[in-house]
Amino acid sequence: QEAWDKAGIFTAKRDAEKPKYYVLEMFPYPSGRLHMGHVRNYTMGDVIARYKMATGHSVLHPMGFDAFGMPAENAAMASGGHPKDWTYSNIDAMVEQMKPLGLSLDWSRMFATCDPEYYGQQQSLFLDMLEAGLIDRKPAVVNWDPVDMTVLANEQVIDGKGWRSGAEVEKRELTQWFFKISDMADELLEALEALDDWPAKVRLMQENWIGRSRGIDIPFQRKDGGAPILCYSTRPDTMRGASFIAIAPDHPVAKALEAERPDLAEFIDECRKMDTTEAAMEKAEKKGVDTGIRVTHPVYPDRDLPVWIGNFVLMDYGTGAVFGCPAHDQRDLDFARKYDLLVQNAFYMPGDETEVGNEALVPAKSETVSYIDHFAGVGEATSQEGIDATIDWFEEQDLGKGQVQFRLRDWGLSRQRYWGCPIPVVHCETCGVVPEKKSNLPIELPYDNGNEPIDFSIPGNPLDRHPTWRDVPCPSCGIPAKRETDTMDTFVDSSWYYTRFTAPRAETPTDMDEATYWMNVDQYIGGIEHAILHLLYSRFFARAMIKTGHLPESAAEPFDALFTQGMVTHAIYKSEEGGRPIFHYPEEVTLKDGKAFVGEKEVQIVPSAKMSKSKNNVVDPQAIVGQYGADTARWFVLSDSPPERDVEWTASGAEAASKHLTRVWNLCDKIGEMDRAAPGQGDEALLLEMHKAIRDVTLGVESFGFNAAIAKLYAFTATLSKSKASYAAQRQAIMTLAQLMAPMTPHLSEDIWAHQGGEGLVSTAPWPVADEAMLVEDTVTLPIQINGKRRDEITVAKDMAKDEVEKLVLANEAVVRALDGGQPKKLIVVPGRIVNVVI
RNA sequence: GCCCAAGUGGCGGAAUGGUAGACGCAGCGGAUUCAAAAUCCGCCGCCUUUGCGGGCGUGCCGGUUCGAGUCCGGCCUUGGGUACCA
Repeated sequence: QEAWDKAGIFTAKRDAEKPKYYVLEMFPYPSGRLHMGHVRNYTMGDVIARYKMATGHSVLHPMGFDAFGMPAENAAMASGGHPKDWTYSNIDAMVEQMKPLGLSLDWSRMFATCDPEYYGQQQSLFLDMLEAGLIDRKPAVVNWDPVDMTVLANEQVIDGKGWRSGAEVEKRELTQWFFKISDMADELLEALEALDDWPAKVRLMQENWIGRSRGIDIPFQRKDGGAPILCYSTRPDTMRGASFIAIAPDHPVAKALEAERPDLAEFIDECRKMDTTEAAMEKAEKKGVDTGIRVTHPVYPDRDLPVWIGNFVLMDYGTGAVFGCPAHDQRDLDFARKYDLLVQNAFYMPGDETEVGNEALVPAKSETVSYIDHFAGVGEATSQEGIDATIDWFEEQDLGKGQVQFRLRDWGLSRQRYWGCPIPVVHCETCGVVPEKKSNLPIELPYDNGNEPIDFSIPGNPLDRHPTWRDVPCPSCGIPAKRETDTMDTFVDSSWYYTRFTAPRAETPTDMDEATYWMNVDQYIGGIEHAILHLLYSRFFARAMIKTGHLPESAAEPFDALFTQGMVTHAIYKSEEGGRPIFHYPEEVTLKDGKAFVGEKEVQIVPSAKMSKSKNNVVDPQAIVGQYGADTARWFVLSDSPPERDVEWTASGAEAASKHLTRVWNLCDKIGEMDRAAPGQGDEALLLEMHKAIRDVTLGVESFGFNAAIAKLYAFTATLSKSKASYAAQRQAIMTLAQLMAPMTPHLSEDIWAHQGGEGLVSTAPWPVADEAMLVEDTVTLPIQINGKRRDEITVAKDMAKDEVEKLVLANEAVVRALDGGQPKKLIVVPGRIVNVVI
């Protein structure tokens, strides 16, 4: 990974003999702003740091070190130091290596988010958000992992999820801190629409994740006189078919029964032990227990419905209680069949009054159905019309209240772990939960455990068992109190770092002037795996920071443009030792007949997966850099595949890239030696091709289509090498070629530029602009299709009249042969594009 | 399970609804050479045909269209997310 970061991103190693040096790989971006060279990212968080160059242009730089929790923790643990020391020593080393080259940078704008100073500002921000009512504290069931994940990272324990096996994960109900992101659900949803430079798929994923739905809260009266049970439903039009109520295992009604009903208590306990991930919940068998409670059907008062506890009902969503309509919901139907509950249709498809069997009738909401009993005043209507009519009718009858619900839940930020930003509050016996004083920030993590180093192999949170760290006076009344031992989710760190980068040494979380000057991020690049959580949390944080006065209103959407890149993958080589998996580096492995060996021992080949330090399936681009230089490595990697796609790493082809760059250099030499005065031929044709290349490459680079842009550069190089044009035209062509190649091969480009006597540097020269007037051609080649299949082509004047084109087409040999004396049924001429003869 | 993508030659991949396979890799043939390296030129989806040509072809099935890799409906497979991996 380090090699990738250095070699691919900002180290340039022209020659193995020379010392390494760092080059900021910038080029004048076609749209006028400076932009860093692209590189594919395979880790979770290359930091995008912004800094101000002497030019005043805004620059994005994918930094090479991990900013977020785990990797930084790992690195710090491995080096034995505190994250702060680890981070700054790396930066200092980079700066040192730049000095001999006369390069300097304002590195103060870069830092790792795990340093105490950053955490101090994050704590300050937390307190402001707490005061602004953006934070909540409420009970929640969490996965309590007795083994600190930092230990697991070093043990390399792997299962499907990567880190949890071997640990006995318990469910515990704890009082947890939450960001009230659900209060902003509507705003976060609506603002998506304006994010034009975000991929449509990411916007759609966020839209579905927020999950706005319009439904209704319906109180069901209990026969025993207890408080009514409120159910939320998005399908009240199916009320006629309601046959039971299902409540969540943590629903107050269920909890109230727990003491007196051991059978219920047992079931509830079982539910608590269930895996609570969404995937597991949905796939798990749907189970329930009858509470014995009965409620009255609000529309048909003579019908009683049983109240069940269901393991599939979530307390977090809606009211934690639903009514089940088996006829029109497959899950409810399976449940009803299992426990022998009533199945009754609420509607039929028009003209087909078949009762539901074992397959629920769930037509699209746009389909017309026929409601039984003219329910809620509708007969034949679409389901959507039925839903709307039912909500209105229920409200009129005072049977329920229309509600908009969101799927989005509040963001639980508490973690019972050591590494992370401590939550700056104190628990006092008299005052309760008290915010820490800002003057006491940062609350730093303890470096040691009294006189001993912190031992992560003991289960539980080291902060909890630390002998002294927790003991503090209450910030309010001063009596001895206890510090909060939960730390913040590392997603908090990554939700606002881009704003902190605008003023990393400010004594407040941000500096308004700087934030106003720098925000927003012009182009954000990251993996698609961040499509929902990280990007949604960041959008929430930007809004929260506006509310607390840390960002200007204009920064509500922090990332103007987003590009989601693919991952570099590689096969994993795995063997076992004493039941524990061992992962081998690709360079340790020899491949023979499709089998992998380490030494004499055969090892398992696990199909390609995202490169990851814990699985050792990382490759070292330094080999290519060492052998061919950084330009070749960059050219090869960029030409290989489009950046949004995952790619299996392979070095084959690097040699060809190197040969091509050599050809370009030789071509430059050859042109330099040309007779300046000799007349040439085909100057105009060469310049036309040059302008086409400018147009195509610019388009490619601007749209992240680097591989297609490079294909055009190959073609233009071939054209130039065959050209017999004059020196002046060829010189212009090779200099333009150098400029167009500069994003991929900055060093070769500068060499060519200098060799041809170009002024200044390629990197400071303005990006070439295609001459549109020149690109307009007089003739056009039209493919001739017969019944949609290409059979021939004709070249005609660009503005030739349609009927003249028709005449030419009908006289065409292939068309005459196909017609065989007959007449075409239809003749379609799309001017300037294509001709299709329908026979 | 649900949400979002992706699927095109031996391989990486090109194609605003308009000539499918650009460009590159690998492979094959040739030039040059005593020979090789290097370099250069040509061929290169499958089937059929001496050739001209013809048929098929973008994961599968169906549809819209003069025309579909591209749009629509239904599947299959792979990947990402699924809220405590970050």
